[in-house]
Amino acid sequence: MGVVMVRQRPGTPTLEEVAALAGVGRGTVSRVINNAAGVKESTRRSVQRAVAELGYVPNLAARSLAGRRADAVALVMTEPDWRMFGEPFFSEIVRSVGDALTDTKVQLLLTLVRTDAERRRFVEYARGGRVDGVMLMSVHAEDALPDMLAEVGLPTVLLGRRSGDEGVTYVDADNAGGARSAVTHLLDSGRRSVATVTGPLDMYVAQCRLRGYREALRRAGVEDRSSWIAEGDFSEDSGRRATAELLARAPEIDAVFAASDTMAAGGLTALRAAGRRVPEDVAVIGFDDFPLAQHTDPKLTTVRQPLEDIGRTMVRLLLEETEDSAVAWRHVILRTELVLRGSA
Amino acid sequence: MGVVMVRQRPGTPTLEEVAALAGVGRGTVSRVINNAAGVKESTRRSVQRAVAELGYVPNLAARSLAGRRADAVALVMTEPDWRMFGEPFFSEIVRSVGDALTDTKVQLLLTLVRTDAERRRFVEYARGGRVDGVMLMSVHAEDALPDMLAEVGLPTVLLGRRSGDEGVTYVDADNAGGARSAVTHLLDSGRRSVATVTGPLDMYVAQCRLRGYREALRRAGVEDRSSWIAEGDFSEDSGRRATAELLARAPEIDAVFAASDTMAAGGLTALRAAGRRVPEDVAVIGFDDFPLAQHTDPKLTTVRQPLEDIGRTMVRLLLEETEDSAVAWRHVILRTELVLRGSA
DNA sequence: CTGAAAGCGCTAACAT
DNA sequence: ATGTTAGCGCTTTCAG
Repeated sequence: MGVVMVRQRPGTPTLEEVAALAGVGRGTVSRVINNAAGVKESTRRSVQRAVAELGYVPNLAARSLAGRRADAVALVMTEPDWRMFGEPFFSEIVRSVGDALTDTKVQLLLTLVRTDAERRRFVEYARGGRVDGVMLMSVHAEDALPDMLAEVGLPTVLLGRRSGDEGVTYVDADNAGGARSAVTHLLDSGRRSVATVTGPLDMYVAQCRLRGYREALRRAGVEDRSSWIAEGDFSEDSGRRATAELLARAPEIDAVFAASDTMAAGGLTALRAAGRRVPEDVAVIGFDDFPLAQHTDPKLTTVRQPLEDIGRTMVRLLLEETEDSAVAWRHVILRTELVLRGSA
Repeated sequence: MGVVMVRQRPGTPTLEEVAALAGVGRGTVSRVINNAAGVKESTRRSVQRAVAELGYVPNLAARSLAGRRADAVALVMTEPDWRMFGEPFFSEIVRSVGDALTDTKVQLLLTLVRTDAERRRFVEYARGGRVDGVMLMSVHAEDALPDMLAEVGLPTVLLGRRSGDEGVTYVDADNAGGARSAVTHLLDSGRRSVATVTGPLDMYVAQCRLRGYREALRRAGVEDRSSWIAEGDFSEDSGRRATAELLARAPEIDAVFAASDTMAAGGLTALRAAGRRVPEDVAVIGFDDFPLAQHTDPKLTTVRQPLEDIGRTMVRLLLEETEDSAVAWRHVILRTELVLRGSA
């Protein structure tokens, strides 16, 4: 016998059959199902009746082929470490992107790109015209995927930048500004020895937050000491370790700015373990990467990222690029907000 | 000017151009890019050279239309509460499904279906032939989506059942058997008064686990008491409350079987708060729904669900149905495993 | 306002 | 082994 491959199974009615039943031409049916103007109301109605009677559903492959859009966009997560997938940061972005698309006819497709094979497959998929645009989350600095997509003319929007001169359209939080406001707040409240736990410094986001920290110190005329800087990797554990390290080599510190809330949580642990009272002896502020994380200290003062806005903005930019091929790229930086909760 | 909609942008080379450059017919190019047999090695090579030179990428819409498969499957999450998205249960399923598909040319598309509008849109998308099959997670009992898809002949696989006579193909864990083995273990270790915290009893999975509990009691000749049964909603908090309730109305209990690990964690809290020692005074076993949850007590004895297998099996069934339209549906129940960790 | 006709780019069946 | 041909189902001019 052999492998019989019936995809769109036989019975599926076509536009032509609808036209026949309604006694009109195919063009008219097409206009009706696409809500195009210029169809007599009575005709429209009879076509709609035929559509309902036959249970007609347009074949999307044919529609795409005939030159229209795919009516779908991809939100891709390029993260070899699948555990990140569960992080509140990502589920929040996914939710807000979904919300921004909920009242459109654009289908959101989440995809995971972990290996090189998956990367190739996705590029084929996207270049093959099955999506109108691509949003990328958690892109690593060396990742060429965004360029591959953008170069072939596919609307592409990044969440965050890979470097200071990012070429592809992106939406990012004001990381430097956020860090600056956090550190300025610490200095304004009388703290003089403000240390920082940075993120991994090969990531641009971590560099920005460190720069903001330095700028705030400089503006306040406080001398920048290397003993006040310790590098973490955004994990809670690294925050604990880095803070302990700071405490050991710079016992004078009376405030800590951590480049993520999870590291700040770890920092709190380390400070308390060392007998420091928070915020009396040491004030702490974290940059809010995982705003809903259960494990974050609820009293922690943080710099809040507007995740909802980020998702919405990514969608807006993407749809705009989809409809206006003139724009090469755009860069959007969104404001952050300091949320005081008692640890600083 | 107006809205210029250039999807697959002008320059994109077609199969025909490749054929021309390679000096062969279109059919031959098609065979080469599809790795079909029966092409002279030298011809194949020259075609491949032309493909590379032009940067040719097949138009997937055209390919789908021409009668082949879409080479994509959807994994849909029908969950109005987007927070579930971050649960380890789901990220684990997503990961294992992704793994099972990683070496195929089938693109995995994750989609969220929360509102009715999104449901309609997805049905259009799937019926429109843009996926070869659909896997559904977290389907609620009243959800008609699986039927809508299966009825139009789209291969459909459910994770879990909606009821005892589920019609659509599904993969489920042996919930009754798992509960039975947990309770039997408690009874075997000498406990006589085994209570249970159930899940919401309008969910089939919760009914199955309760049934397993009852069967184990009956087989051991232990009388089934209604005061030993309290209903929760799978959340940690509900587990705490339900356990406190059990303690109040049946102080004699010396073991608790909770229908989820999170509820078991809540139960442990309640037991300890009431001064009961675990496992000396009371033994506890939970059904392992969120196997990686940080908040679950690491010492908790659980009934483990083979999540990895579940994902792999869903993919296998789906691909088989894709290739063999003869099968109407299949039901697969996977074994669970009791993992002793000290609380029972 | 509506019908007819020309593809969109590809696969598969049929020739050769 | 390879070229040729006939669609897949739809959108979109172009005539009426």
